Amino acid sequence: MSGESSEPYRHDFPFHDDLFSVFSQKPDGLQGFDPQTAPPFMSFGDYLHRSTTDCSLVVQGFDAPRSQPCDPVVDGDGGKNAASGEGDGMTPVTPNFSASSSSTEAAGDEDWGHCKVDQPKQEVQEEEKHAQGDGEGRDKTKKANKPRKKGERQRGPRFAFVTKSEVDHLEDGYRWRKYGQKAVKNSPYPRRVIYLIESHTFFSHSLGSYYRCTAQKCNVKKRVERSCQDPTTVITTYEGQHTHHSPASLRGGGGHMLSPSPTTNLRRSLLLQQVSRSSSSAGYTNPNTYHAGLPPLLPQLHVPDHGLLQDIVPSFTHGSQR
DNA sequence: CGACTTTGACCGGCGC
DNA sequence: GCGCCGGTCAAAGTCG
Repeated sequence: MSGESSEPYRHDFPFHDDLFSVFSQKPDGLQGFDPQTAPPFMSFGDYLHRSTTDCSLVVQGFDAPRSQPCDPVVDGDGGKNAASGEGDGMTPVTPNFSASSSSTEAAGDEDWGHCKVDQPKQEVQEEEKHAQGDGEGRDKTKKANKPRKKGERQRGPRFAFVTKSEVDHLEDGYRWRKYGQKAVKNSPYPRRVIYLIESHTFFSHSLGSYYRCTAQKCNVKKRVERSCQDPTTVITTYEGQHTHHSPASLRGGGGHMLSPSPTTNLRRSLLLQQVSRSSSSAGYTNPNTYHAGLPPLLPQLHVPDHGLLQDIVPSFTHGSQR
């Protein structure tokens, strides 16, 4: 309706190379990205969207064959050791990444993890709701769903990141509403999603939470699940692009966007832990460090005394409006 | 009272 | 064709 700015939303923070510094290697598709010359407001997702139209370069997901539970599907040896935190450390270079991508990258584009698209469905539903007055019967509403054509699935850009955190739902400046949680029962390893991040493989846990951005007309969703190998590892997957600005950024101005909360300190410590681990081990030899661990929205997190972060990553904040 | 979470049911795709 | 499973819906419950 009313021609709002239809241009894709961009996160209110500049893109820092430091975000990439936590990656052991920049994916090929991203190597051309220069934070110095990039547009001032370019988000991780936005960039990925532009450069790859999806985020398969960063994260790839596909279903694990039911018959092969947590079997390390990774070719070679790199990936599986990562999660177990054992092995000869992390290989800074990631041959598997490209190797495996050649076989599954398809995931990125049309069939990422065999997920289904409901965006069209929602639109259809809303239209029908308006047409029918308002849905009274729950079943009616559901049965009114028009079947989606095959191959019609289309998703927004997606990217996932891995964090070591005890908190499932990391604050990112947006407001989310949980609309579902799925726990697959009676099966130790159901159709588990396998994430290939860098050269590491993450198997999602069988319990996932589904969130949707609360803003109207914004279809961004995110899924939060824990790694089955390491319960302290949270895999967060974003899907779509926000069509609005972060409520946090609107009210904040400046670099500190979220008001401090009891959980902020916890988050901060977690972030610091990650940043320091990653950056301090120049060669990324710390097997406990899952790179790609910084959420793309990280700079929106509130850090009361970001000096700490600056100490560790000097350019972490100076890019944002200061 | 509004916003949000919980939770069981439902739908449709996919594998067998 | 059937059953499993991921994703979603929506009523009920909870919280501030």
